[in-house]
Amino acid sequence: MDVRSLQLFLTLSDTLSFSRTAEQRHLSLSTVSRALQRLEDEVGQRLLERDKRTVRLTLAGERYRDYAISTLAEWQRLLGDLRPHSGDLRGEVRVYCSVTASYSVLSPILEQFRRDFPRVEILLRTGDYADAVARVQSGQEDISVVARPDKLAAALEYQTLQHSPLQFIAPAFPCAVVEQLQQLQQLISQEQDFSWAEVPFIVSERGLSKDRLDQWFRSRGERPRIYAQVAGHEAIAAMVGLGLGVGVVPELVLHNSTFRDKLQTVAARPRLGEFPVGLCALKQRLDNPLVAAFWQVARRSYATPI
Amino acid sequence: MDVRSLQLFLTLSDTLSFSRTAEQRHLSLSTVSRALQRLEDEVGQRLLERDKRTVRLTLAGERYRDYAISTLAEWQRLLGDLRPHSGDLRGEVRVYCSVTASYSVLSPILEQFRRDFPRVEILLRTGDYADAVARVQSGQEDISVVARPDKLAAALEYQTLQHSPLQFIAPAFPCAVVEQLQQLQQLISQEQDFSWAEVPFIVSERGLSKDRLDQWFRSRGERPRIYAQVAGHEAIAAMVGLGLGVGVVPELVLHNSTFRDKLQTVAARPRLGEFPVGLCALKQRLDNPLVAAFWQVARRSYATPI
DNA sequence: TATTGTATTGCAAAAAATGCAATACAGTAT
DNA sequence: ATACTGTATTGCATTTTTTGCAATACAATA
Repeated sequence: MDVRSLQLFLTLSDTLSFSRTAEQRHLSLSTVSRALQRLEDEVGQRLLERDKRTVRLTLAGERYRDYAISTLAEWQRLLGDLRPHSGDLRGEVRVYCSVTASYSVLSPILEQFRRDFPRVEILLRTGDYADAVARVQSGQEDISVVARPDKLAAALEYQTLQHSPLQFIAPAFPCAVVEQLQQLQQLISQEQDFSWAEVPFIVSERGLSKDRLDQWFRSRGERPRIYAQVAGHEAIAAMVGLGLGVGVVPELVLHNSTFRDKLQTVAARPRLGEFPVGLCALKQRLDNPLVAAFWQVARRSYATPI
Repeated sequence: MDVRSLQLFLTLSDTLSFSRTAEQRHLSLSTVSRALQRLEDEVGQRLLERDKRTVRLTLAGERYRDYAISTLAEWQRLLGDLRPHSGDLRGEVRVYCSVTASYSVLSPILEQFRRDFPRVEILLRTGDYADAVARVQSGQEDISVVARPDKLAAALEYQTLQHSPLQFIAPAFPCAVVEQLQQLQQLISQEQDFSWAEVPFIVSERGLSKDRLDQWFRSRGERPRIYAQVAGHEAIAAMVGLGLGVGVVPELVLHNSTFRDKLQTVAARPRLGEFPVGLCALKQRLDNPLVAAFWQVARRSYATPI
């Protein structure tokens, strides 16, 4: 019994669907399945009756649901009571992130932070996430939202907040690129040879998503046909949304893109894996009470997303 | 926030001592220290004020304590409500374990089991724990209390319940063995060469504790002087208690031995590590509802020891 | 009969928890 | 003074747990 599993169970009992729960919680189907197995194991009772097509609460499940609701409420109350009430702290914190992150990842944090520290100003700068680590290291920013670096400099502190799978995206309207993909799709279903090397790609100049895509092509023994190299995921989404080619972005970016309904995902194999999003700061800077406070608030916002 | 940490915190707030908490909960000091750090991190507040000599609850700590108490109470109530009330199940379950285990490990399980399944008879046989796995495999017993085997046959299911560190034990009264140990102790404190090869050892015929001791001697490049080989930890404790030599038993056995006050532990380096105690059954046999019920009850008794 | 949508499971990789040993510090004994 | 004892924290390696991917299994639908 812990916060995460209780929340998971509530989502399950709401949706009565493992797959939708997985989606909503940004988890894989197997994770959800196993998490529920653990819960059932822990209480020694089946909580959800499932028979291949439908899922519904057992009696024990209903009881558990009540329990989960009240326990989470208590937990929220506790967090509320214990919230550091430093309304008198004042100053500023410099934060850097991508445009997408500013309203997807950062907005719940900012909201909470403003409530707890109304006197502290947030100087928010946005730009390519690939610059984020460098800007923190150089001292230009206190905190950045970044993809977790493979190697973390010892002077840096990092904290994962969220994961988002990297997705291939393509235009969602008839155009040359889409036709090409459909042909490819046919070859795949007929188990014939096929090649991604002809498809025009919009790629990042650098950063984790570029690395992953490079690796993906290497693993297939092919080389991408690069239509354009741009800075930032938003730019990729934009260009793909204009029908210029295929690209790779974290699902997070896709969901928040203004081009969302002009874009579709492509189920290319193997998958590109998860894109871990988190905060990064100089350890040294975390001594600063304001920076530390921001860090704390961020962690807590993500420990208990409603 | 989960059951274990809440319990840990309650123990901490009771004892106001990390070391006593570690002892009571059978954990290492570092585990306790880190567990509390996690809790504090999670709520973003210090819960215990500690200043090198004393530990006391902060205001946040008191609030947390209330929370922990009521949350655990709710949890217990949930478990009570969900307890399978199969008072009508009847039959028998054959259980095998060492003498020590029968009252240390098994007794809370049996108590609970009898409450939930009053009509089910437990056929309890005791003997050397080294036989436990074999007896389950041969179908002689349904469930055994065993030390976790290094390699687990695929047909077997195993479930850890508890850990107990292996301890060197010696007589606690003046005798030849003790004198010898004292001389050894002196050499150690003077950082001179010393050898365990002269000390008479009472060892198991087989089993995990024998393997660990063998390995210990190998790592020192010595060979033990074996005074006696016996079957079962209780027998070792008895012979050591009679002043015949030095032995190795899980702390669990030591604490429950009738010779307890005639025995002392010896802090030999390196340590022998933990002795994992758990249940073992044929996967097949777990299909039997009675056996499964016992298994369940056992797990639950240990998931939430008061 | 193929296809789609759903949950479970084997397996390997990632993350978290744990214990040991080393360290640091303040009383207490020598 | 100095060594010793009891206490909590920290670096590191190990173990345990959780996770995701891919494969599997099954039923409803096309």
